[in-house]
Amino acid sequence: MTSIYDIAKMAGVSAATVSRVINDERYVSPETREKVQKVLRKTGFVPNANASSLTKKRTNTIAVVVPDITNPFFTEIIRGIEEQASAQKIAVILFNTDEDMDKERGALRFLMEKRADALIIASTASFAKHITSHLSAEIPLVLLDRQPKGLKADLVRSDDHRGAQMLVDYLVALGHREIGFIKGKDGISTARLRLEGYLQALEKHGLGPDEKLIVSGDFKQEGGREGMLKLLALACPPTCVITSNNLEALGALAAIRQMGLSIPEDISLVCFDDLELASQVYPFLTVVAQPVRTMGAVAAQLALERLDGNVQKPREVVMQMTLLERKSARRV
Amino acid sequence: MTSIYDIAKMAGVSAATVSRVINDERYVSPETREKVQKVLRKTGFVPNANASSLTKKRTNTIAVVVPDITNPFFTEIIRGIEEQASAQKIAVILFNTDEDMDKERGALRFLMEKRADALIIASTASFAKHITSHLSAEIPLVLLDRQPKGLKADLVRSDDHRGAQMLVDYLVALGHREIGFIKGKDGISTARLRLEGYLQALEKHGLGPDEKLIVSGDFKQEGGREGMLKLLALACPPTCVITSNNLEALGALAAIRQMGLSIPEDISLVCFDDLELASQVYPFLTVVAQPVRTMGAVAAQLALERLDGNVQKPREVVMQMTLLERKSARRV
DNA sequence: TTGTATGCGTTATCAA
DNA sequence: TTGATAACGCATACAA
Repeated sequence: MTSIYDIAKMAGVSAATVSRVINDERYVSPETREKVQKVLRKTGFVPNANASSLTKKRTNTIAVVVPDITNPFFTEIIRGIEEQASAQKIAVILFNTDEDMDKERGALRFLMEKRADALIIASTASFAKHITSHLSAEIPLVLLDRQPKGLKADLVRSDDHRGAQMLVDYLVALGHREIGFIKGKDGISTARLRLEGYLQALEKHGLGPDEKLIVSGDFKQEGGREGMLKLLALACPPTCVITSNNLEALGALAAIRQMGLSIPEDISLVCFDDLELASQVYPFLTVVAQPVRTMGAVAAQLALERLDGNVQKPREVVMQMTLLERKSARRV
Repeated sequence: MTSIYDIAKMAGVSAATVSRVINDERYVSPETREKVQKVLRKTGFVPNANASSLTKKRTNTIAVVVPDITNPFFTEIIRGIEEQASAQKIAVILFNTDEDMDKERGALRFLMEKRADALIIASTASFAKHITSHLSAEIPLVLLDRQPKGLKADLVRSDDHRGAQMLVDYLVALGHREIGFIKGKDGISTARLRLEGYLQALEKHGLGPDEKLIVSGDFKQEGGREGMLKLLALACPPTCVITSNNLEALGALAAIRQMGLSIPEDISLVCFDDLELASQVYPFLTVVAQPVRTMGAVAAQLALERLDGNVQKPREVVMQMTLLERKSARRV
């Protein structure tokens, strides 16, 4: 592989000078600069970023760890991150965890070895022990959507509490009194906040919570399907159901169809997080949506700001959710 | 930062030995190995992969360049790649090009600097000059979905030609005679093959092509919208339309609604590539789908095989498309 | 303004 | 089986 030493030789200067030209530093005479650049162009030389990261202590790399890149919620966020990052010549390394702790640990280990400059993570964990222990304290960390316990770090999330209230308000206004709820993954902050918001909103409307109407889920389709089947099997099923995220709603949808029922005639269904493209094809599912692309961009910026030195205390950015009314809930 | 030298000192051995332990090499006595590993564990030492890549000449990194990670077609492919890669301790660096040549060039340059071990790319270019010139010839290259001219490399794609025929056969069987076509991005192999397949199929059915029924597109929503508006403005609009990819179909859908028409009552619409989740919510759009997740996995494997030495000549993997019949086309 | 020398954290080579 | 020592490709302090 050709190195700056080879270039130096060809240009009749020292390697240091070549380095200076490449990095656009001052203190290089216009003549030598031109001389070096000519060789650079002619040879099509590409400096080795890994080598330079060794001395610079920066890899210009930011790691993104999410449960599932296939979920449009995360896809859009990643897009937002990538846009910001690549505009600043920073690469994005991607990791899927599949909501699996071991995979998450593996990802953390890996990105540490690669010395990523920053980490943006939607963690699958309830507690942050594994994060704090795997991650060196210096590396900028931005929590996305979810906040594991025991960790002070930047956080970009939406107002889940308020989102839940919007959903319940909406359903109550339509006349629903028995509102089922499929919970999110156990131990995840987002899941808890959404449940709490739901419970509070019920209380506000003078509707005592009915334990039987609250079933567990895992933020995945399968969990949503099982949860919905459980609700439908009730002696007195709810007239509508809220799922804790978009994927669960898809599973619930499948369950409902499986039972030969239809939405919203037989049962209403709403959820957290939009389906993006899916909602364009057929504006069907009523949801409270988060400004996903923006969230990604914000997360990237928070990370990059820390990179550029300005050390600050943990910041929390809370976005507003929007109710997108479509056709999956009816008046009763 | 602590290095293997520090570990060596603490363990009372040389750095070389520490390196051997870390890399699980032979020729380390069980006792010293245990001694070193104890220190490794106690300190939570994480080796610097960039430094090691310097000598090993491998970064354990594979770059993926796609037009838009937000398109479920690519999302699923990336998922397939990531699964394969991370199983082999290989990281995925992600780049969006937005169908923009400059961004693609930037991505190529960047991944070269990072010395990615391999590249999987769905190129936005008609010609591969910029790829061959930016990329060193040694780095394993897998073309995804699209094949720019002037480049011999591994290729993973689907049988676009055949897919087009399936679509036309299907529509003709429904009684359609005026079949509109919104083309893909100019100069992209996939776009060309799909158009050719369409034309041939028409001929097979004794339907001469009507120039007015073929409009241009760009593989993006906006292009699909404009194309469809053009078709709808015709004195004698087609009874059905094929778009060259899923995004264009979404745009076409918007155009149709904008004109106050509905599918499939007023006009039928089918396309290449599935919408994944969208099709789960509401199985609406009839498409010919590619086995996306698998394609990603295959692409990753082709790349990794080359990495592991077994040099071979360019391979081409052609997948079969599947017609997924849904509700966006009606009998006439 | 330029060059020399050294270090960044590993691995590979060669002796011991 | 282990340890010096020299790369790997680049950046930087220091000297010139």
